[in-house]
Amino acid sequence: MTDELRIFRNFIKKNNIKNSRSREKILEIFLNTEKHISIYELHDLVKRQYPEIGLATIYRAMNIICRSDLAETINIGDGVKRFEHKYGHRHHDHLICIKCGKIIEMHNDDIEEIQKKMCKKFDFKMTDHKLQIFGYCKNCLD
Amino acid sequence: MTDELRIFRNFIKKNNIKNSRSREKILEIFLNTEKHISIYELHDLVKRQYPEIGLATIYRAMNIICRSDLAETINIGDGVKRFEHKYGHRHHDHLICIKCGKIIEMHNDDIEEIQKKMCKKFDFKMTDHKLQIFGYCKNCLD
DNA sequence: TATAATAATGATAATGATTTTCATTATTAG
DNA sequence: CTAATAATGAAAATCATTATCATTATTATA
Repeated sequence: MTDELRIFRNFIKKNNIKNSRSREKILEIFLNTEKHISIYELHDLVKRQYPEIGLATIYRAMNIICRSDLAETINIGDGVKRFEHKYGHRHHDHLICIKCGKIIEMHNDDIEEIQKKMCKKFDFKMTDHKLQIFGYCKNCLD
Repeated sequence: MTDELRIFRNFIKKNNIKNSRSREKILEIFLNTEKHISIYELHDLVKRQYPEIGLATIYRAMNIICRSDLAETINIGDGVKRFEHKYGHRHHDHLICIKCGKIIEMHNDDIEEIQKKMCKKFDFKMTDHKLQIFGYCKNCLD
């Protein structure tokens, strides 16, 4: 069993949620993707193997998967939530190409440090943060 | 006439948009608010003085006001766009209290510098960036 | 100033993402 | 095995936003 599945089942047990075959399938298929995937795209993938699974079930499953800390959402401003893996991925920021939609992940410790300092300055207790840089990626710069 | 109104009328003229009394009223009322205001809240404010103005007109006006660079949108992840003044306000980041919804603005030159460096590293041409820190503000800590 | 062209408006319908409802099915504790 | 209850799919509901459309306002220019 993968770490992720263990974590997921643990979360399920702790929260009095019932097991469900399809939910684990959704998790499995989600974990096998590597991009920032939308509910709609994930539903398409899942339907290939399990045509009977409805959209609402994908929504419900992804909410639980997020709550279990295996995924988190990213919103690039086009009105569609996307999901990315969280387990085993340290925090990172996003460079988002406004032409082709490509999302580049990057991390910088200095930024993280400064953020902590700023929070201290404002007596603010940070739980999460998102840095998004919009612009044009290498390929889209003509 | 205020700078903002001058900028706005200039934009209107340059873009072959017709003048409109109500649009300027919406701008005026928006400029008199100081918080991060939603369309719905702004509509409520505007209706007090001009009960006949419809929601769609607020949407249309705020789109133009954004295009004229007098306002910009901020999305704190609750599905509602909010607007803040842009003219005379330098770029800033947001600390967002997930309990009371308070939004604190902050600016740090070092973060800006590092962002530029990171973009260079990825051959990315930045047009815009948003840093949001979520957590608990002073008042909401216990 | 009158007029023709066209943009703005309000009301309302449409849209698109997400959530809820509800009747049915699956899971699980005992 | 069974009662309790959570999960499911389909479809309706919701909520923010956008588009449509008939009417009104603005503006360039005759």
